[in-house]
Amino acid sequence: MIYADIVVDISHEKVDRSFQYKVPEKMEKEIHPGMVVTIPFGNGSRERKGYVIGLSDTPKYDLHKMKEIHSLCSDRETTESRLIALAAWMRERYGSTMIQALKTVLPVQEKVKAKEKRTICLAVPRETAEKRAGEMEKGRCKARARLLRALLKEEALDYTEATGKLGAGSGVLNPLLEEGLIRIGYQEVYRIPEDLKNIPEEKEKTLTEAQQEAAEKIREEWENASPRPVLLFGVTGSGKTQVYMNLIQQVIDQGKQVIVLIPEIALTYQTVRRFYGRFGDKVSVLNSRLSQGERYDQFRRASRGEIQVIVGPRSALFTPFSNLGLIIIDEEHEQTYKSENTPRYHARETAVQRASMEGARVILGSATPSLESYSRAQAGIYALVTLRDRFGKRPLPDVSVVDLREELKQGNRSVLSRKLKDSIEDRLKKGQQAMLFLNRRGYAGFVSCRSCGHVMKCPHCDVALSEHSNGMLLCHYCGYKRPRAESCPECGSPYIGGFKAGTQQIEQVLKKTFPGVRVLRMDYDTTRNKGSYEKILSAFSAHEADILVGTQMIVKGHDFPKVTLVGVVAADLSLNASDYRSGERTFQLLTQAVGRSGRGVENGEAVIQTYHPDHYSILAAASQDYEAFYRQEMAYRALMDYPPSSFMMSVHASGEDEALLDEGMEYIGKFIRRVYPGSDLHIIGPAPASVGKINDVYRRIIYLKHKDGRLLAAIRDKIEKYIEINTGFRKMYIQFDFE
DNA sequence: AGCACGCCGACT
DNA sequence: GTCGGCGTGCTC
Repeated sequence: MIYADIVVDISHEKVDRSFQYKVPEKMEKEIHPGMVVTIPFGNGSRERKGYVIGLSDTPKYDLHKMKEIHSLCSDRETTESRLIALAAWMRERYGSTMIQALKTVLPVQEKVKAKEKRTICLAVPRETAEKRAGEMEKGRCKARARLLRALLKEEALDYTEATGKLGAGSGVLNPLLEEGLIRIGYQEVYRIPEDLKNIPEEKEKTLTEAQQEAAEKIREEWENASPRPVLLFGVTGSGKTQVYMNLIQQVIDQGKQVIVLIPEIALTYQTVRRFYGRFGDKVSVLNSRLSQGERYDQFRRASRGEIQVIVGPRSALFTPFSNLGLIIIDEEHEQTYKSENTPRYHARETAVQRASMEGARVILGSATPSLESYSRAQAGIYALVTLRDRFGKRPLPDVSVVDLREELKQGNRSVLSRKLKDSIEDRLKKGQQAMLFLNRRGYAGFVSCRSCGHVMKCPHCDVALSEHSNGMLLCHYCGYKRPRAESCPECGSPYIGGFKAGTQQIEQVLKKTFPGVRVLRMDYDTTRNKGSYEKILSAFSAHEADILVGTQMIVKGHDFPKVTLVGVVAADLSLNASDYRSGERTFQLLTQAVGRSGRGVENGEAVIQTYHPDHYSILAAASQDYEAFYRQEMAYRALMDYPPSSFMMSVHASGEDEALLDEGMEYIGKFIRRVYPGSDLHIIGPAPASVGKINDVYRRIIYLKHKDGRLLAAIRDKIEKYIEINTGFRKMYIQFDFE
């Protein structure tokens, strides 16, 4: 007789532990840790799902009370028990229930439904259909006849298209089906684009001397008994990917597998193509458009050993490879590596953990490393490998910083400074391309009164409403809508309007300033449709436009050799965001943006417009000096006890009763002081969260800062117990997050 | 989470 | 007397 330790699929602290069940004899051979099972649970022995986290042959509970497993849900795939250990670590580190951690780590296969497309086709010879259509046209069955005619022309019609365009509802289809004139076919649709199959094989490129040297240094680190994670610090355009490819090849040659994490936004066709081209069917690429089932399919292929390399976003970290050799995190500084769902894990940190548990290596790559990683490299916890030169020793672009306050003083109220305008004009004359980068989406930002400064806000969410081109003011959180104000509700002044800094508005200014200029715009609105992202980039690449205007997404990936000018319209937009990372983010964005310029034969130029020309983030980005930025930013973090200088944990609380919420947070604040009176613990708040109210749910936040992360985790555990005991906290939702 | 047990108020 | 409120406690 064997017994299984099972975590029940209920996300609640009270049942957040394992329960032991008897394993029926017929399941003994099949059962495996990581499997999903159904079990009777609770007083009524209701059927529930659960995860097997371990097996043993000794009962630790009264055998008479122990129940039996009902059934096994997953197939006999062996999902690694090591991943369960990783989930246990995540639960501890990020504070979640075991079941939530398990669910992020072990994707359950849902009923894998191959994506199907319904089609309508003729079920009878053409002549018969022709004849019946003619008869129907004479009668009252116009719609049926129309459908038949369409079928005679097209052979097979898409179901949704037919019901939509031809108005062929069930009233039309059913009689035809009954008569046996048509039939409905099912066609499987594959998500992987056809053209991926015919990608020409990319031959192994020889590395440049610098790349070779970097790869060699990484190999040296790997020679050590316990290799450290490697931070590969390579300036934009230094060819980090080539180094990755080289090392991936080495690892798979040793019969091990590789996980490559890439920010979702950089998972473009070009990236995918590069990996397919190099590693062929050994590689699988995940993206977030893949459904649960499709992702599961890829994971299953991985655990079967059908693929050796997986490329994907954050969640690809949990690919169940049996002999993991290497995890690469490209653009490791990206915010997208931090999960927004519980457990709020950071992929970088979790990757290092998984690697150490499974004896794999880690490479973190970036042109603008996160302060966390760089400080670790400085401390010798990570090995630092640097790629200093751009590929082919291309010089970095000339950068000028334009003071927008000065522009205003000179009477220039346009979004284009004179310098930027002149530079664009020059590129147009020379037949070169330019990119204008704006850290904002939509037509315009907030609406404010020029006389009294009143900002139009959402009555439910406490955020500024944004003006859309149809004249409506919209809340991006709850969707609240109202018509634009004709006059200020506060002071009655008619001078109320949008802060014009949207991509659309810049596009219009460009067209007005440079008649005949060809502008492409890329932002959230223009890339919503599938494939439009690639379409815009390839159009620009083919020089079908002179200027590309866009948000963050234009600064990632893609080489445009003809781009010799990059303009940052308003660097302040990211600089003034209200969190301690805004300086770092601004530096990263500007560095990436500037690095887009001059990647071809011609030397590049960049123009940064700002109201804060003296800010170190902007100056350091302008001179492409990471070290200078790092020193200043670290000094600031140390002064303010922000990470990575200290650890920071936030306590988020939300609830509908504002007074109760405030009272509860007040109590939590006092409770923290009571359990840890030391003055080395900084408590900030309670205060309203950056968005104080969403959908009439109020949000409050307390920040805790301390040099020791374990102390914060201990405080978290104590708070969890405290709120569990005190019934007054039942009407609010409390979450913890490590910054 | 869900369900049973249990101890107090307005109903046939 | 009883039906039903939800406070408390347990789940292999």
